[in-house]
Amino acid sequence: MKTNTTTIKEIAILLGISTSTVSRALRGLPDIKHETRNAVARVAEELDYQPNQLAKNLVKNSTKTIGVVVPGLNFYFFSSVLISIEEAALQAGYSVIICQTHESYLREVNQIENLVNSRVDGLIISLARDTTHYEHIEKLIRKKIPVVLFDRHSEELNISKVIVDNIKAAFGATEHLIQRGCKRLACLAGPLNLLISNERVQGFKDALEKYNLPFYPEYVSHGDFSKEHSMLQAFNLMNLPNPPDGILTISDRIGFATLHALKQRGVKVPEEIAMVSFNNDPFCNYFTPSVSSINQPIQEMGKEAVNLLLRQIENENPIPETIMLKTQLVVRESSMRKVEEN
Amino acid sequence: MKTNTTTIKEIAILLGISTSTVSRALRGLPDIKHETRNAVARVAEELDYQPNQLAKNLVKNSTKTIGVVVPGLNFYFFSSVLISIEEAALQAGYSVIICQTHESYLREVNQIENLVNSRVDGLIISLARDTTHYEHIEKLIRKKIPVVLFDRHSEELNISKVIVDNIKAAFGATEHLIQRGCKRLACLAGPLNLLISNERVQGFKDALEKYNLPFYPEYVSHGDFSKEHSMLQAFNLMNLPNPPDGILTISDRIGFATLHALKQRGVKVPEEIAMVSFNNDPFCNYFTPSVSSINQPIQEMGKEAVNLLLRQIENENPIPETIMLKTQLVVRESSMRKVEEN
DNA sequence: AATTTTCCCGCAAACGATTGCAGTAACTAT
DNA sequence: ATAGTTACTGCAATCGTTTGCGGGAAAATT
Repeated sequence: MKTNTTTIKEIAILLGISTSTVSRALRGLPDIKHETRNAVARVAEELDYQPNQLAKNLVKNSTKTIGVVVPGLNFYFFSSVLISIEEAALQAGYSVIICQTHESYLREVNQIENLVNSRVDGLIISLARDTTHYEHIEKLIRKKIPVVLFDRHSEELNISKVIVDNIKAAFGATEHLIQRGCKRLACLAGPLNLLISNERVQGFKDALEKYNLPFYPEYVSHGDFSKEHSMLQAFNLMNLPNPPDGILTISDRIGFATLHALKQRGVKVPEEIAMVSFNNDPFCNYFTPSVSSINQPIQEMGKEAVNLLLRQIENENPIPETIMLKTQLVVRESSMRKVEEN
Repeated sequence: MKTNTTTIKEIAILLGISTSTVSRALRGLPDIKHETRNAVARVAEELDYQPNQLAKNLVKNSTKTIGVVVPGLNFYFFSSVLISIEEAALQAGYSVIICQTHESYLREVNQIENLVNSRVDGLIISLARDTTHYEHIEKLIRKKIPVVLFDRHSEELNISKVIVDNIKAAFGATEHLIQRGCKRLACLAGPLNLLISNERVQGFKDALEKYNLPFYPEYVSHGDFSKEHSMLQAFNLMNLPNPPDGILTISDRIGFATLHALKQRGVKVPEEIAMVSFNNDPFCNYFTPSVSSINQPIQEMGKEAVNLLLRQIENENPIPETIMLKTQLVVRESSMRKVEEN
């Protein structure tokens, strides 16, 4: 199907001038007589001229576009960060291309390659669940393509990233559960190879240690974030001879499924089992009991990621920076046990 | 920042052959000696050659890319349709660029213009809430740029679209409420200028009429889908001298907020007020009571939208087609009143 | 009046690929 | 040996822009 688009050349011919003049006139460059400038503008308007971005990008060798690669869009956390990334990019005159990996390593590699071939000026990436080696990212570094990681990162990569202190956040949440009187604490985590999951588990352990509470390996289990698997994890906990009285879930998706499982079993939350989760999805408010959750500074994450990237795009040899943002525990009903007087 | 990318030319010079030969060799075209083909492949591998998509697209005048424009990503419905659109596009050898309008008309116009300038091969669009005139879409038609609308469409536009029978769906849901014994039915709708919202209200009215139930204008109110506004709508209903005993909400976002409001007031659902909603968000299962909702064939919508678009891209003068898909009421607790024996 | 400056504008190369056509060498057929 | 194929490869135009440089005409300066 042929789409009839008008080019700079047609305008030039129509006016009997050269393409360079038209180009300059349209972009408001100096050295163009007012009359010709107006004439060009008029004809361009008439023919509804729209510049061919492809050609423009080709000669400029820059697309004013940043590629964003995320595991998926249908999660509150990522879709929200995306909004703030887009916002910040737009303000800097960049547009964004959004790609999903669906947690697959292969797709991640493909999507990144596509973006690079399409000559995006830089990439903002949150790694897929299945990504365990990072050659494709290191290639970007070698090619000096600006990259920023957010949330799902890797310690192996010496690269700019914007993250939160997951250990500290999980520590705080666990501490809160302990202070609300929980003695037998469990943690429902994500995939074993996911750094942020492990960091959160680490924070969980640290808190137990600090408060001299025992750590039972069977109280920590790993899943894939899916509802089915998460509920299974929760049921397994309840089936233990001595079930926990407090649970930290490292993502709201796991948290919501867990709460659902607890309700199905008729477990009283927070009286019998208290719960804290991660991400502070707006749905936390909708549940009964409402769900205590750790808030990530989503707005800032997006903004900082864009800032870091732009600095790389503009500088010649930027050094990798890590920006660590603060989280905040939002206490709601799911963890508000009445503490007994001692 | 200069990114050192290798071009076809460098390979050519290195091997002492012409760029055309290199190009042909890399793409596996015939008429190339095995030795040279291998040599080219080897050097390309060595230098990690990646074709410049911009240049390619420029000469092909096709990007093998489709632009998708949606109101926002942070809603279940859109993010899910996106997944199936991407899936279908990928299978046909197309990649997708995702853009959000944030419900703003201006952004919609901008995003579409950008996509067109970037020479996407076609567009799949779901209109923004604030879009009330369609000159920007008609311009696409005039320029013969393939477009498909889904979900949020307009009757003014003679153009391919994939939608559901909203009137029928709302009719069915209302009928269900009536059959569960509801006598005073309310409907919480979206913005007044949103066609799908009005269609659903129409279906609601039709059902009332069929069953000879009175229609009170104060039982229908319009909002903007936000939690705050939706809860306000719900509270207003309950404050009426004679509150409804059944509510149809035309979106889960409104539905969830409504349920939340009802709970806050201590209203028993479904006993005192029954409720049916739209979209069948997975969260419907998480609520207590779980939320009855109308399921839209999300997978199919994405697939059909891509199909329609591809047909336009490939055909010369395709006639606009409207594909209307079937919905399905998923009955859960929020509408399952016990019907009294009569 | 001659020279310099200013103002406009066009030529042509470049960006990195693709492609129709022509051309050369080797090979086959007569 | 000559003509006709066949198998490769290169030239140059093209896609739609941008941009450095140079040049001509008008205006300003001396």
